Amino acid sequence: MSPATIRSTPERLSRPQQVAEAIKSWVMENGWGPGVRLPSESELIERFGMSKGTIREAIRILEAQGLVKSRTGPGGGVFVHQVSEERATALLGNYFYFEHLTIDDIYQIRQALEPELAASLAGSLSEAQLAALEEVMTRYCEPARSAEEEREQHVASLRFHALLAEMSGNALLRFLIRFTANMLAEITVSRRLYAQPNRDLWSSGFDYQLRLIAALREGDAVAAREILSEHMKNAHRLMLMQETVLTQRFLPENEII
Amino acid sequence: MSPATIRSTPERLSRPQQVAEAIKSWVMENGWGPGVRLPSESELIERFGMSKGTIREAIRILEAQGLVKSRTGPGGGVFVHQVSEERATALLGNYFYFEHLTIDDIYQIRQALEPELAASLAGSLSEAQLAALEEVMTRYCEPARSAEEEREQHVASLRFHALLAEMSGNALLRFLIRFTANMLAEITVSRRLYAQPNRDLWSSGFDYQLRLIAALREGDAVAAREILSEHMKNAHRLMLMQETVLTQRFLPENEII
DNA sequence: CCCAATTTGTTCGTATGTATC
DNA sequence: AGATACATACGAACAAATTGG
Repeated sequence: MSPATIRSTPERLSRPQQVAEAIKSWVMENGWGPGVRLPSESELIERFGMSKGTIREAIRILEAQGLVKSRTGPGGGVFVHQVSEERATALLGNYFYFEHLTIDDIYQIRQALEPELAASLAGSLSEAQLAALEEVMTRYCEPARSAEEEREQHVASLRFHALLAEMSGNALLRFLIRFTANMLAEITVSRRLYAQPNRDLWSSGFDYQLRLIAALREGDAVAAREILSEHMKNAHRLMLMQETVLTQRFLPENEII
Repeated sequence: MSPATIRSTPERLSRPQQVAEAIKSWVMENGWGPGVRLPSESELIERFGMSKGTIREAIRILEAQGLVKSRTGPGGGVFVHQVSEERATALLGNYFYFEHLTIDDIYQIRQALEPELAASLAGSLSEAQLAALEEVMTRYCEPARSAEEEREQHVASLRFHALLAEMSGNALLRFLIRFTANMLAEITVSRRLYAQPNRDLWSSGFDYQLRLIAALREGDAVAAREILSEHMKNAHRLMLMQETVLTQRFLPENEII
């Protein structure tokens, strides 16, 4: 029984798409995982009774989705492949290329998720993990002396958040936190917001993260949530200020996307 | 050639992949949006100096990502296409096919996002929008008399959440709420949790949503957040109960994914 | 209703590249 | 180095779909 395979718009599929779907559901039904080798091109040609070109296009479709990978040579072929986080991020990023997210949009999500992450980790981190977080923090324990140093501290600060996300057992939460950080970075780069690094932003981050680690170590979920919530609010506010400053300086009339 | 030029993972791209990337960045640089027609196959063959098959595979790659759509006939061709939400959902779903989310994982996200959505909408909805929400609620204002009715009420209840998400101006929030609901539905279907519809779950939903609409109308963001937070906790709890019951009944020894 | 033009969709035969033994 | 097995690429032809006369 196909439970929810409804197509509102009949959308006749091309043959390569049909083949791709067939292979996909075939792999799922058999429960095949990464590394399993699919039949060779010539075998698929026989099995589906279609030409080489059609089969090859079908495999390209699966490859574009990150579901398979093909290798040439003896012992080569098409293999089931675990969709990488990079691929998933890129594919989802395509969707938002057309949706035009604002800084407010992204921070609304980060504001909800990051404190939740901190609260869920409180008391459940090993001393090794806490030490790893502290290690990253040493990269920006003292005020930056140059623009170069400031930039390095910024990167390290982002690594802190990425590392924290990595410690969550929730793959969805991990992905979303990294995705939102990624989208934010993309926007700041495209708008050149990084051109005006804000010393207050990264230096205040140090203080927040110091208190966060303490709360995590003590297992104080409420405090951890509150600290990260404040941190997000502050970062959001500072980023909007940068945006305003930049807009006033360079874009007095026109709007840039 | 010195053998020292080792490629750790330079990931040599196949020609169709190169062409796909070239077309993609070409479209972005020119700022072309949905509806713009790309050069025809034959033109692309000339331009890139490659065979028809290679060019077609490149277009399939873009099509699989939802970035273009092709039509046959005069006036046909390959057109830039806005990635649909359905496509984005499916592509991201592929990623989590390998990551094995639990009900807890998904509810951790819903628990964070749904209350945030409610709070952000409080006081900003038009009377027409509020009326639309109330209209959906009339579908399950009285207790279900049959399993069929109960199922319909369940669907209507999900529509309520989808409609609420649709009213957010934040495209990322909209997408995430619908995505998480979708993943949850997929899991419940694959585990047949729907086989045991829980009357308490959907009837209690009615009360929550009634109070939610009142809070939204009054512009009480704090109350709206709290109501949806409680609703999520309750739904999460009930769903875990169903899972436990089902596991005890049908899966005494083995684990099902 | 059919016909013609246009564009993508599909097939087949052949040749080339690449990794393994 | 050579043989083998596999994907990759090319070119010419034909089929199908859509539009307009």
